[in-house]
Order: sequence, then C-alpha cells, then structure tokens
Amino acid sequence: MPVTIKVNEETFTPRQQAVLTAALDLLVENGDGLTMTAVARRASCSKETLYKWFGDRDGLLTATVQWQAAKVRMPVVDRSHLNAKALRSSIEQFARDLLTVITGEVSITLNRTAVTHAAQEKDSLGIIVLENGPLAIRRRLKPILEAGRDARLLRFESSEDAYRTFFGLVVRDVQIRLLLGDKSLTQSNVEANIEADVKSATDQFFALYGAKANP
Amino acid sequence: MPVTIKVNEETFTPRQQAVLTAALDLLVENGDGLTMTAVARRASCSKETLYKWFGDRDGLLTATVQWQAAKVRMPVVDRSHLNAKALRSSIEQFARDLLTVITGEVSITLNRTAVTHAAQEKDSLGIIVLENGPLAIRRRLKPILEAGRDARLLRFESSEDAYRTFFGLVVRDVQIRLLLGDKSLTQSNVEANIEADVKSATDQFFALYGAKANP
DNA sequence: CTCGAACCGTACCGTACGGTACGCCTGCGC
DNA sequence: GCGCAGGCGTACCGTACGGTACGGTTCGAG
Repeated sequence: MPVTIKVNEETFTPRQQAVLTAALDLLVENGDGLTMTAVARRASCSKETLYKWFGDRDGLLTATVQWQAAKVRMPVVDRSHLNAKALRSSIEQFARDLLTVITGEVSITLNRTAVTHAAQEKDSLGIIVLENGPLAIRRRLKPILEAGRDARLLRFESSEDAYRTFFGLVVRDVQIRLLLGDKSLTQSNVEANIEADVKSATDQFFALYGAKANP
Repeated sequence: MPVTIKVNEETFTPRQQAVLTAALDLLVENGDGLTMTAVARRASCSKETLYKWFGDRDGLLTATVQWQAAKVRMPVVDRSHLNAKALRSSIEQFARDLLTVITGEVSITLNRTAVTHAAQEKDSLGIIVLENGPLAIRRRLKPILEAGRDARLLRFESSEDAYRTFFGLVVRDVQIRLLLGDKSLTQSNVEANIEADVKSATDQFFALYGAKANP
C-alpha cells in the first residue's frame, strides 16, 4: 500500500525552514557533497542544533527533500463543464507542469539525491520524490482523464495505462538525460522547446486516446 | 559533438577483467559503497595494483562502467527487404531489448552510479552510460525508421522526434521508478509485463507514425 | 642459478566527515 | 537581578576510506 507523507507548514519552525533552505542550496550547488559542517556554517547554526532537530545526516536530508518536494503544487483544473477545448487545455497544462518541474534545477538535484540514496538500500527519499513527483501528477491527472472518458471525449480501458503513456510522451528521454548530466541539454535549451514539446505530446496523446482514435 | 568511446577486448587483460567483474559485483551488491579495499579483497589483488592499473578510484569506476556498458549489444536487424511485417517485428525487437536492458539489475546499478557521479560535477560516467544506453539504441533504430519511411511504411518529419517518442512510449515511467527504488516494481513484476508492454508500445508507435496515421 | 618485473598482503598515513562535548551568550519567566 | 532553556561556535573524538610504502613471493628471461 502506498505511503503518504504529509507536511504541514507547522511541521518546521521558520528557523528550521531557514536551515532546510540552506541545505537545499548546498545540495543544488555542490551536488551531493552535503556535509553537516557546511550546512551549519551556511545556516549560522551549530551542528549540535542540527542533530537535535533532525537526528542525523539522513534525517536532515529526508527533511530537506520532504519539505521541498511538498512545495511542488499542481494547479487545480476546473473539472466541471468539460468540453473538448477545456480538456485539451487541461492536458496541455499538465504536460507543461510536468516538463517544467522535471527540468528544474531543484527537481534534478532532488532526484539525483534520491537515486544516490536508493543505491544504498535506503528507499525513503525515493518514495518521497516519487510520491511528490510522478505520483502526484498521476493523482491529479487520472480524475481528469476519467472525466474526459465519461464525457466521451477520451477512450481508453485503463486510466493507469493512459496516464503512463502520457508520462512517456511528455518526458521521453529528457529526465534521464538530465539526471545523467547530458551537456547537450542545457536549461535554456530545454525551456525553449517546452511549448513545442507540450503541443506535440498533447497531439500525440489525443491521437492515441481521443474519442475519434482507433479503439 | 558526441564523444564515442571504443573498448576493444584487448583494452583489459583477463586479470584486469576479473578485477572489473569483482568491482561490478560489489557495485550491484552494495550499491555505491564501492571501496578500493573491498575490490582488492574480492579480486584477490593488492590495492597497489589497483592504483597502478586504474590510477585512482574514479578510474576504476570509469573502467568498470565503460567495460560493462560496452557489453550491451543490440541485435542486428535485417534491413534489406523491408515489408510491413519485418518492420513491425524489428520495432518490437528494439522495444523488447530496451525494456530488458533498463530493467536489468546491472543497468540499474550503472545508471545509479552514473547519476550519483553526475551529482558531483563529473559527467564522464553519465556520458558513457548515455552513449551505450539510449544513444546506442538510437543509432541502431534511426536507420530502421528511415528505411521504413523510404518504404512508405512510416511517416514522420524528424527521425529524431520519432525515436524519442518511441523511447517515451516504451520506457514510460519505468526507469525512473526503478532508479528511485520503487518497491512496487519488482524485477519479476516488470519482466512478466514486458511482452504486453512491448506490444502496446509498438501498437501506439504505429498508430502515431504508421503510414496510415494522420500526418 | 640469478636477476628483475609484476604482484600479493598488509601495515601505515592523512584527511574528511559524522557525531559529541563544552564554554559562552541571549532572552525570557519569575 | 537570577536562573535556566535554547542555541551559537569551536574544539574534539573515532572511524572509514583514499592513497602510499614495503617486505615477501612467483615466474619468466637470460
């Protein structure tokens, strides 16, 4: 069963959030070379405080990822009167959000950190990132897809398959290449193509799952 | 311009290959906790020899990844008499190979290692993995796609876009979830679905790029 | 047989870093 | 004013690990 992680704003005090911000900044800057001493210095706090608040290095890492990942908020899509145009625009919006998120520096850093963590038999960070990344989009997108099907605008058997196809059409090989540090995908390079990619992915998705497509 | 890395069998002596095998085994077992001492013990060689042969830890890591990645060999597809059936079977074969590779334990380990490496401003491992993974498939697939277009079996403007769509349709969110350690994707779980996924991805690819599809 | 190169095993060094201890300061309740 | 909790800064400890040095052994060339 899925593990859901909830983070209220009250989970961390402002001072603690400042510390987490410092940790995230260091993570983005220095890659995974995150040391407790560096965080303490950057946040102007003592290491003892870090250990008091977060337990150990893993706790600090988890808190940072968790806190940051929870900040990713998908825009709410109006699900009422769903005509073809509104549905298409919603799908496009999801594609745009997904691409924007995964190409962002913070997301790349968080995903790299979680992958590194997963390479050490620890899956906690991976779960958090999954839960707030792909799975969050899935939770928001599925109802839209099903509403589209109910309105006879879309046609599919499994909304899970439809979602995963959508994910593939949008993300393609961009995320893995970014994670691997492919230099030919610069930030600006990708961002400039987002709109075109969004449109292309949406077109393809409707070609496969639109009501007029082959069953 | 792309950096191509060539590894002949003569690049490493049998003894050296035994060392690299030991290193890879440790990598797969213990995640990225690869220490020089552990490799030396596992391979029954001295650390001094390791440093003599591979320079430093990074050199050993690079050699391991490079040597292993180069072992991935795509089957050659008969490109002559290309009828619809042969084309479809070729595409399916590529999808099957791609899925089989990326879901394999070795591939997951290598990708994780490269991602971790990329988080430290070093892109050498990432380049190697990219070059021997996605890009290798691309090099082999593109000529097939273009042959298919010449035979009027496929229709697309950019073979690059066609390739990337293919990649997305096949891989979807499987790779990132595996890299993040998603427990709900067990090895056997994925393998059992490969054939169905291959067929589905191929169907979708032909729906989008088949000659009878919308332009 | 002798010599030397290659290599194994092990001991060793330096450092980086996780984690702890302690002295000092600040602010707040009383 | 007084005491104390919370927190800063720094010094300190233990250990893991990258990298080096060295003695001993094997093996092939001459």
